[in-house]
Amino acid sequence: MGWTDDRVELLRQLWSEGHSASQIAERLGGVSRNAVIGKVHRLKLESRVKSADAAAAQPIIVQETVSATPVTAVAPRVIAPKVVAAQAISQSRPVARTLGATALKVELHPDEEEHVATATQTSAEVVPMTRKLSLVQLTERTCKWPIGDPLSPDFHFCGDHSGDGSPYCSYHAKLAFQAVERRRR
DNA sequence: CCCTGATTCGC
DNA sequence: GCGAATCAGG
Repeated sequence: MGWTDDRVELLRQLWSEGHSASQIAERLGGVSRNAVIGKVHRLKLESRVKSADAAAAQPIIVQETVSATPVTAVAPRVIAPKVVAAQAISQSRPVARTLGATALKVELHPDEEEHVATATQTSAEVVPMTRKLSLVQLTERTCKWPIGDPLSPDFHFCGDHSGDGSPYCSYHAKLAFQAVERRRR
């Protein structure tokens, strides 16, 4: 596919709207993100890097997340609240990892699973971390488990890594599976 | 690792 | 002009 006038126009629009090169490439079809970037340069469109990265970066809603999360109340011994807050504010990834160390146990080694499961079940609804991704940010390998009321402003998706193939992360894949099983009976 | 844009350079 | 490969960064 070549760069017809209308395709170029669409490119201009999407780029100015802050879409990433890969997103635009998908939208247009028949071109790679490199092609898009290359074209953008040839067209001398603005290096909208600032806003792009800013958009790519997770909005800092962390406060709400931390305070609202039952982690502190449910498992006080695991992580000191202050530590959690500090890390949460600094970066999003590390937080996931840190909390993940706790949350991931739910889906870890089969032999330990039972052991952990007991403790987890007792402490109710401590779900793995989510990356709070918006619809636009989902990819082939992000968990698409919806969280919250779709009509609510804070609605988002899990966004955790989904094992190659399934649309959900291992944790939510289990939930989905259970749900289906339950419904069948 | 996955993703982002930036650059280079053969076609 | 085009875009894959590669680079640099988060």
